[in-house]
Amino acid sequence: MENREIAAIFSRIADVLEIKGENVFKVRAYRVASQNIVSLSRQLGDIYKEDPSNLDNIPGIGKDLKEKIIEMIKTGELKQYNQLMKEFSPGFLEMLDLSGLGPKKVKKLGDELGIKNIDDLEKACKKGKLEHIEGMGAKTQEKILEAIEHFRKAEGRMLLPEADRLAGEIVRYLLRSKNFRKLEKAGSLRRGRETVGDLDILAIADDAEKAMDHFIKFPGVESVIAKGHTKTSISLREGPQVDLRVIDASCFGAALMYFTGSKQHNVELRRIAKGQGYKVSEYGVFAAGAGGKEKMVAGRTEEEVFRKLGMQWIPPELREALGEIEAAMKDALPAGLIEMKDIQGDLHLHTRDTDGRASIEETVEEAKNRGYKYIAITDHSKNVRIAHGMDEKRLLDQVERVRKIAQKEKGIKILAGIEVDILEGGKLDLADHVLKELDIVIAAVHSRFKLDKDKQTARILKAMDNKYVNVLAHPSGRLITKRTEIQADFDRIFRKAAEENIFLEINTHGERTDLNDVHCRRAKELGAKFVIGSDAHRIEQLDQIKYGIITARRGWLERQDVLNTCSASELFKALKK
DNA sequence: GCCGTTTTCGGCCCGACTGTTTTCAGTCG
Repeated sequence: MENREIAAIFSRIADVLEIKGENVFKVRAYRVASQNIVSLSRQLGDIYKEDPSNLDNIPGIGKDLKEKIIEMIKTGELKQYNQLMKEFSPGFLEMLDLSGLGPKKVKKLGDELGIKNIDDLEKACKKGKLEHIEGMGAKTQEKILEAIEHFRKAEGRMLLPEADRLAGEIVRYLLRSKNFRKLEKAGSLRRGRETVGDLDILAIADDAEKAMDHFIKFPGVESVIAKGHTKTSISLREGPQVDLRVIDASCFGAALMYFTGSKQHNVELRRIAKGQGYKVSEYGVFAAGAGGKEKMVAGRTEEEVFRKLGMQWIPPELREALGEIEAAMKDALPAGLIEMKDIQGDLHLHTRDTDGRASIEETVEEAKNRGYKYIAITDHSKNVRIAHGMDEKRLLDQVERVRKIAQKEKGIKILAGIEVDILEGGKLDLADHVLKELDIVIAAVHSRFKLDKDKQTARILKAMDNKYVNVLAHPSGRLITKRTEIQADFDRIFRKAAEENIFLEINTHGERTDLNDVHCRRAKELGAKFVIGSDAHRIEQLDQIKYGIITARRGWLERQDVLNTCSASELFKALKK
């Protein structure tokens, strides 16, 4: 059994125990174990095979959970889990994913109204049945309906990092067969959309049939939907459908374009090609030849196809039919679209001084390993109590420690900073005389997400008036599947950012991706500049910054639009206000 | 169910907000 499956089972058990009213710390133990397993760099099965006692070194795994892991490795299932799933169906547990619904309410809805899944719940809300239940009312009903609507938008789609990881696993698995000569991930994953439905993988293979045989044996396959020579579809226990297409090398580029999409981009491209006398399909670009016979004129590579159509190669992240085709025809695509190698440092990092895991020293070490020229330590301020946020005194103490470490470090600059809370009225959570001592001040909203548009806008604009603020972090406040963005006049905020020399953050932590691609493009139009921050709470999360690059590219941002592509000396200049 | 300069039992993050109540349970971060 793969780590992700074991982690998913522990997570489900946590859900069920919570509904059953089990000890909250026991529930937490399952969740922590699940998370830690997901972030392991090695498979549990391999660790076990090497030496079972090494499982003891995994944080959050004790005697009991270790036994359960071993049971899953040996038998491929867990009796306790099978037992629990007789009582609670996946559809019932899915209700926990609705914002505002927790274990207590879900249990009550099941017990009192016989609700079994989200569809039942929606019907009950519409009939007003929840109003008669103690502890619920008309407002609750309304909120639940909203939550269902929001949930449905994201339903059935994975978050990009999850899809990226899963596709990577599949590709690595496929490469174990010597049959494949080339493998490419296509679809919305290749375009870097923030959520991904199905996975599309394109291949060149010596023996298509053997390639497909290997594919359907991927660990984690639930069922084989279709299996042929050119296309095979499987569905995974984790949910998504995966299509593998074996393509002839002569038209690989055309196929890659077709299966990368977007659909609308393809439609537009084909329309333009037709006007030029060509026909474009996944099998190539065709021109009418002698005797009415079609002649293939391009298809081996994407570059070849685009060139034939008289345009620049369009980076996949831009292929959304949002003006990229016209630009490519005029040779006017962004020339310096940002790339991972442009990133010189990370300016949003947490340590164990608040809610991070790593020490300052460990964070510095990781940054050096990544070749960064600078980083900023930016923990939480006191208003974020859950994160053990710092008051003025603790912050100054941290600054002192950061300065000491910075003195010893050659080759990397370490900035002392803060992620300071924007309070409800727009004031900052820490006094100016302390902010003045810092190299970088990141301001962010962490509460009162539901203020009305005028109040929310005024709140943020007021915070941006503070002359020490350098960065507005996760400006829209949204979480992809869990929370809609705040109501605010973003154009005014973006303009203000441009005026006041405040950098807008593309935060890549967890479900944020905030700003998103659309906001980025708009903010750039309005003259704003950006910074990409991982908001890492543990050192592995520094890697998440790569998804911010993708978002920035989707927002048409170039190297010079993003602060943390510049040298250390330019950085200090840019932060001086 | 995990963990241990608080060490094998007893603590484990805990205050704000919301909608429901009439003093609080549930949810969130």
